[in-house]
Amino acid sequence: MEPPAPQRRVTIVDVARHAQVSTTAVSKVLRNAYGASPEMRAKVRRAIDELGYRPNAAARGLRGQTYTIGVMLPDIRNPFFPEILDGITDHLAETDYQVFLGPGGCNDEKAEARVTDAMIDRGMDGIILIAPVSSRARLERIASAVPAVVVGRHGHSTVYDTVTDDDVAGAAMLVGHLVDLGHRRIAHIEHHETDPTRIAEMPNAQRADGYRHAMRSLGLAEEIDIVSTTYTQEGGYEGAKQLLARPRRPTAVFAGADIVAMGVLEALTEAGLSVPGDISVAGYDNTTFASFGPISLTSVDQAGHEIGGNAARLLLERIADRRKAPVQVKLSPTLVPRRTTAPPPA
Amino acid sequence: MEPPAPQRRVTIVDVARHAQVSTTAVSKVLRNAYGASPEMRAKVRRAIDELGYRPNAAARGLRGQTYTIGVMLPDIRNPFFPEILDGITDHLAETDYQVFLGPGGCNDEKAEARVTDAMIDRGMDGIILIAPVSSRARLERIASAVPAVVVGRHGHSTVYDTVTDDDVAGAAMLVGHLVDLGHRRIAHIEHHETDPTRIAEMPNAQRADGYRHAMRSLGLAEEIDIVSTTYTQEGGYEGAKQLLARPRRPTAVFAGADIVAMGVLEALTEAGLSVPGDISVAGYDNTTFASFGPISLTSVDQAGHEIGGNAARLLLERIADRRKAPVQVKLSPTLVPRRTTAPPPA
DNA sequence: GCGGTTTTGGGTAACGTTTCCCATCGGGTG
DNA sequence: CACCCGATGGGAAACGTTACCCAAAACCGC
Repeated sequence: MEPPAPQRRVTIVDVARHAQVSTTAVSKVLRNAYGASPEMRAKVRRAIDELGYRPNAAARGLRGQTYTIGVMLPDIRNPFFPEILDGITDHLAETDYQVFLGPGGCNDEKAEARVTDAMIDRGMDGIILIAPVSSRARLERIASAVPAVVVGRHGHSTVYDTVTDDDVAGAAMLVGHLVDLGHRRIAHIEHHETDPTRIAEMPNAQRADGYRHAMRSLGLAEEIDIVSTTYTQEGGYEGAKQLLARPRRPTAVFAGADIVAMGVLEALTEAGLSVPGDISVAGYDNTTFASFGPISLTSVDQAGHEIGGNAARLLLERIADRRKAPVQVKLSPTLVPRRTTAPPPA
Repeated sequence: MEPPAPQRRVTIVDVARHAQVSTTAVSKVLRNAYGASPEMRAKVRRAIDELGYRPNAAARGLRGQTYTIGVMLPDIRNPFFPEILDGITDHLAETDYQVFLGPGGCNDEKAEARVTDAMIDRGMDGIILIAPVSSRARLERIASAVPAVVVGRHGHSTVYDTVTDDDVAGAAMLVGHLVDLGHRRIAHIEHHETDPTRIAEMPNAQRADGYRHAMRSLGLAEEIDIVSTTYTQEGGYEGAKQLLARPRRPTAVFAGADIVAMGVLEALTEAGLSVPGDISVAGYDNTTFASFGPISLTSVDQAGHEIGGNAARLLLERIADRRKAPVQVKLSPTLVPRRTTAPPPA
């Protein structure tokens, strides 16, 4: 039994000694900084490899850079986030940055604050906030402490960039699709929202808005029928129950999110109604399960990968220049028609 | 326009000055260390609140502790991980530790190494590896650099603790359930595995093993029928195609994972077979979508929340004493019968 | 060859904590 | 009353890296 190897980690000093140069020189090579000859670079790199040196992120952080980017996502369960994340990591793959996810509690401002504070404490170089529920003021506070990009919140800011999908257009496409199929009585299930800022900024509100506008512009103002519940399976179930109790039942239901559509489908099955024979159903987000054979849900696809890629790009730009003018990127969704929508019963 | 506020962050020195004490004293209060009178604590805490001080994690990291725990999860898409994560965060909620997720690329050893190295570089106090695909040697290397707990890998180690679910028992329960319903020709779709270590350690291999054992012990050795594909929707689709081409078709298919079952269902629908009328289907993991009305998939539930809680507990214990004897926790799964399984056709 | 510029390399002081030590002060003990 | 002890507080040296300097050498055009 040898002593259990205290194993001091290799530091920049070890590398410098091994390569017979100064620590300054090693640091320059590490950061591709100016002032190191090709021979020096080669020599240092060899030493780094031989010793298996890896820079200590804490020490770097103390000096200003951690090469770490934080992504706050409020609910890992939301099957739409992975796409965004892939977009982010793909964009960052070639850089020295490492991505870490901070799990915000589901739609919980407190938890969100805890995570973002933790990211700032850890000196992360930049953070991406995905569909945050925090107040506008809070977002600005965060963004003034660290370069930030906000995904999925409509509404401008002077300190952070935003990337959103055009929810109004998406909702309109869906309504258009249903109308093309011959539907007129099209109902919508929305996520209930009271806070005025959020009504203006949150995607759910925008979808409801898009629904209203589309109905009106297609001459169906009379038929607008919105049920307010939540973006959950239960919310969909409840909403569908309410809609089924209407004297004139809708022939199509546009659920504000795929998960809501799942609840709707359950309620319809329970009521003995067939989809799409008796009633059409559509969701939003084109989540993984929407494509599963037994479900085959008509939905709207947000360009998740592109959203993530853009967010990462904007963040890098902002890290490079913290005072550049904020940018708003708005991407366009696409309709994905599947088997839950069909012409209404004759 | 005022100058855009350079806004130096409040440091321990500021707090010390404001409270008229030494930085040492502040540090002691922060860490609840010995050597500070109640009055001093009160005074310091007041100063901390008044100034809105938050300790710099990088500086702390340089001295040894970062109060950060890393969770490596190979594939955020896997809907089973959120449960584990909840278990972890719930257990850690009362502590000072903050959890960050490192996104390993899907089943990619390289990506896994990158993430774990990044965690070690950042001086994380401990890490939890969820269903890692890395080699045994690599896991031991990681664990010797930082306290670690491995989730979902059977097989002991002298340096890290493990938490697993009893996959053999779970598979056996499922086979038992199908046999009870009257099935005999029960096929299994497994995730193809060649590496010998993994065959012994990975859950997929254990499930296949459990299937074999259960079939044999129920006198159905003759009926053992395994198709090797992958744990993906396509894998399920392919596997089902192969099984349907058999001269004697199975009356039930036990897919090694829920996502595989989705592919199976799709292939069956295509073939015009009804579920469970013509053929029963079961999955494993009890993922969120398994409970959706139109799917209603019979599955096996791993106690995800408990798995996470145990992992967190073991990690804290190991952080407290790095050389404590390794512990292996094995939890028991439960069967969740739903509508995709029924007696075989007469 | 000579001033001046550019290139190359290194010395050293931060960065914000923690931790090891030592100093002081009451008060209890012999 | 001398001595010791525990409790309380602080000084100062790390931790590993980067960035601001400055020095020396090499190169340049005339």
